[in-house]
Amino acid sequence: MNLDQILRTEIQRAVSTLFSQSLQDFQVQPTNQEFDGTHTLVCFPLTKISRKSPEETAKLLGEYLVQHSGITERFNVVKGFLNLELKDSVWIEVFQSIHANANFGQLPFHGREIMIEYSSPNTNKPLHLGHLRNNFLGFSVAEIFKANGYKVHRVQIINDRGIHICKSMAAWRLFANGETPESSNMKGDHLVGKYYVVFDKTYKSQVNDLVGKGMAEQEAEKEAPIMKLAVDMLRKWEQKDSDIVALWRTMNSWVYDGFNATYARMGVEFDKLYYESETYLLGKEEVLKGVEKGVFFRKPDGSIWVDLTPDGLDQKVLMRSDGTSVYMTQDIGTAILRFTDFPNIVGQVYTVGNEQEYHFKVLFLILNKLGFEWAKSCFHLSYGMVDLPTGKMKSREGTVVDADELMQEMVNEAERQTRELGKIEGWSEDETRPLFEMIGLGALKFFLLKVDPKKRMLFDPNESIQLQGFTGPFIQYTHARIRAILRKAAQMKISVAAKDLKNLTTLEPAERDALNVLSLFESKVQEAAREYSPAIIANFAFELAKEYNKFYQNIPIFSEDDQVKLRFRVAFSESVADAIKKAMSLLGIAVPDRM
RNA sequence: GGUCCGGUAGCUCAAUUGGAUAGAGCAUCAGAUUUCUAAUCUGACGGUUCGGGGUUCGAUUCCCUGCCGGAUCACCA
Repeated sequence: MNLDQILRTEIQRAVSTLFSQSLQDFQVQPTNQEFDGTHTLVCFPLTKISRKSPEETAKLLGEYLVQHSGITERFNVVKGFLNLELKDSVWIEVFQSIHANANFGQLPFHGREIMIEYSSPNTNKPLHLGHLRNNFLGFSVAEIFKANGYKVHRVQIINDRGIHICKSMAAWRLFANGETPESSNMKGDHLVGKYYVVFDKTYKSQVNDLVGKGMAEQEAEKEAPIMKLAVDMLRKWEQKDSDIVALWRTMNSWVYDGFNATYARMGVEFDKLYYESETYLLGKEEVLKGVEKGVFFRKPDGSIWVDLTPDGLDQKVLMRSDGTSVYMTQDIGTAILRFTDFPNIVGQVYTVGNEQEYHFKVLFLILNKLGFEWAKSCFHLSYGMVDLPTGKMKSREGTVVDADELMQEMVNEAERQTRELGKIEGWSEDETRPLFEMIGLGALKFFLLKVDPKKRMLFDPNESIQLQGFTGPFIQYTHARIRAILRKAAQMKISVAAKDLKNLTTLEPAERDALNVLSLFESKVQEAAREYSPAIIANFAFELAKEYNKFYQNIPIFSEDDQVKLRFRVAFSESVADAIKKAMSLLGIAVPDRM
């Protein structure tokens, strides 16, 4: 049953009876903690219809609802706010429908498909903190769309070619003496990343030398031998030089091995991979077609441009005068390729940092101009940078928070704190390892997802390993405690069927409060998809855990004499545990049965 | 300089898209464990919502203006 819907219908009926006018848009909001009730009707906008003061309007509606609606127990009016207390019987009915619904929180499949892109790293260095936010966000949004009844295609485009990987290749050739991941016992992505840093250091010192010898800085940057080597490698790669291509393949394969290990630990997956080396030439045809259609224009030097000044933007180059393509050209081609690969998708979500907002604005505009209907449903899931207390991360200088290291630290911290609490005595290694992973990764994911994606956020290592308060482990702990109750109930042979709940007539305030939060789950799942925001789910999960903990603290379960109440509380705990588990899985976070 | 984000408690973040006396967590202080897991719960302290105007029953939210921080405006990706 949909409580909101029923309540809205009742309110509309009350308004049309009392004021003989129909009411379309009106606001029902949660009641503030300090007042009695759970639902509040804001009556100020209704005064036009009622032709009475807000207070009087609220009072009349309240009286009507109590007498006629059958769902309202009491009401109170504060200024123009009508606070409604619903009957316990209504809450019990709400709970019954939740408890009976194994798919609570999962909306039915409606046939629409959507593509969600995330991660999309360069292959010259390991993943870092920014990638963690990106991956967790993208993966979570994909889960949220699934829960909203979509079929989701998770993809990434791997930026496997270009000057960046050639830099690592150049430095490796010069300095590595044939070092491999096996020979150095180093993860492949870290090994390649190491030579990217070596490149940068070498490059800088070579530029300095040249400048010291009197060369202009700009010229020195072009003339530095190691840079010339990298550029030469890129040129040869484009000519399919077999030696360079072989090196490129080898080094990329090291990186993929490393990435796969990182993704596995992160718990993210992809349904299809795109490689830039296979797509970077796409889009040229579309651009040429666009010229014919008159959407784009050619400048005298042969370069092709789009004029976006009518849209308040600038002119943008789409093909260089030498006929080669740019980033935008590739993205046009790739977008079209994806809609060809997956003809049923209704849109694409690009999980990419907010520094590319302009790029995507332009991309979507261009696709629109080219006449692609689906361009309207493309969305840039833009997220803010993750800052460190010490300042910015610089990957070229190697001053990044490495994803692998950070995950390991989180797991270590989880282990340290768990051992300190002494709750795992007698556990085997096979049991403790997964638990530490769950807690460590849960803390990290929750920390990165609880903040509104579009906001820039601060990553304070000391605070992030907190396991108390508004954290993943707090919620995991709540789940584990509930599972303990359910284990005990099973031992006592208490299993709850729907008919056991029929005789329940009243609820404790703490039960009502927690149930009220629980009942919001599905609307939060919808809201999270509408806003592309896992933060909404994170906040919901926290609220639910908090309300349950209050209930847990105040209301005994097994010492309750009334068997009807006892059974309800067990069933209720079961539903809360289930919702917590589902909500957390929407964030990509696993919850333990004991901790 | 143009454009786009952001500025809320000491710190990190919320605020149902215009609603009530702006809420949580952390930190600080004071309490709760013969009881289903204290990674918990209860309470206290903490605010000129960056400043100034405007719109209205009502503004953290919308408009104007100024200040601060960031991103972006490449024939880079």
